[in-house]
Amino acid sequence: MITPTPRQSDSPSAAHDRVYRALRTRIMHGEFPPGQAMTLRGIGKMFDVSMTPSREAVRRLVADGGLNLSASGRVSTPELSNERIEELAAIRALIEPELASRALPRAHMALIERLQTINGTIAELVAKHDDVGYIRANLEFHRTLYLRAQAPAMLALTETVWLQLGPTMRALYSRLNRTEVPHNHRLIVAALRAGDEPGLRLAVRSDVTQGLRMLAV
Amino acid sequence: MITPTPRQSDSPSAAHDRVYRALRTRIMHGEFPPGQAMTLRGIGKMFDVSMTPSREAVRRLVADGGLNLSASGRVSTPELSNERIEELAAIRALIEPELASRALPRAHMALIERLQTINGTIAELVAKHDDVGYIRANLEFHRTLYLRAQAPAMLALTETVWLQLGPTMRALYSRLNRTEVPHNHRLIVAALRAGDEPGLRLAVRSDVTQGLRMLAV
DNA sequence: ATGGGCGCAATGTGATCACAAATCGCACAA
DNA sequence: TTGTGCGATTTGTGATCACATTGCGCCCAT
Repeated sequence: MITPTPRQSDSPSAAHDRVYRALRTRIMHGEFPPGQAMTLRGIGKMFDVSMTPSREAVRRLVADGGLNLSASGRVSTPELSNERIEELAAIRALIEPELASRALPRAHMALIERLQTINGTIAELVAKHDDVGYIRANLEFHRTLYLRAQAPAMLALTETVWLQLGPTMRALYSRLNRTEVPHNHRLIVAALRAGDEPGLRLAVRSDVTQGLRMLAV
Repeated sequence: MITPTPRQSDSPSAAHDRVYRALRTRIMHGEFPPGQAMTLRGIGKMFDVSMTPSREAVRRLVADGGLNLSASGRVSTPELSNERIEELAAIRALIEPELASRALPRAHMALIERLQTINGTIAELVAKHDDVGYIRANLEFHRTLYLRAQAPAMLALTETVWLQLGPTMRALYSRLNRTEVPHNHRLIVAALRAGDEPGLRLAVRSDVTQGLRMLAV
């Protein structure tokens, strides 16, 4: 702001990168509704940086679909058409079973217990009607499993799909009154225990597809 | 450079966007070897813009994997490990058959003839040992087919995989002496003619996998 | 009260500058 | 000849500024 050269340049974390990661996480977790408008100066003020780093963060987020850029350069979270939502769901249904399948041979007891703990957290958040928390915990469940697949490119790609769906998921889940942990999460854990690869693929695919299917209404 | 406000702001094409698209195309088509270093000022000079637009273009390209950013902020084309190459090939093998399958019911004679024309072009480029041209025509073959799938998100995702593989493909194909059009391209066209969906999936998967398989050497 | 038009505020874009870190080269010593 | 340290140049980062355009609000006329 007034300080001419305050922060050390880049070693710990460049400003633009800090803005990027923070914004990305918040979008992915559904903290913004679809179509939410933002301004470069506003983002800059939000993180106490100038326009330059916030512009760079926005560029990256636009590149992976987390933000939309209007023809005049205005920034906003995406408003997805039904076709686009179904397509993104199809991508998830294609990749995530593959990730789960690759994780299966490496899924030891400690991992399964961690997944069950997350399911417990989800149950609490459902009871509290904490939608943002629910989305975050739900994604954490999937990410925890997929990390075992040792497939970073596939995981990164999946996360950009989650990012694109973030605002829509928030809008979707907020008009949905969940009462319990998704049944498919329990099926996933059970299939992991049993080493049942086809069952695991099916459960993951169902879990991914079910939430987005009610958009067709 | 010296001009204070020369170009009209953004309507036709913002400078950063022009730089982004040009650079992205060149990387995807394999015009740079893996590990090729670049500088923001150099990119700016290359397109006759200042550092600001080239920085933004680089940010976007880093976001979708077309460029790597070292810890000190240095920019270079990615040098992929064998594991990463195999993973990207697996992603292609997962998504591209799906795209082809979705394109199949919409593939009329005009499309098939366009694909055959591209195959003819590929034959010429193979004869001329034009690697960059070969990669470009090869990707054009796939993109022409996939455009019919009416699945823009899937296609965009596939293109980012191509982008990541660009420099590696160039390095790979240049130490490979092709003598003819890939057999699988002809199989793809034949399966389209016959309306043979399983055969199409198999041909696409084989075509995608074969080129990258010899990396395991 | 409503609709249209004008003007100003807000916003994105790109150039430039100052600065810090990193990298490279060269000289000197072992 | 080879390894090491120092200094200059290169390079990325972030702030700021000028400017064009967009869009919003307000005012006036009907």
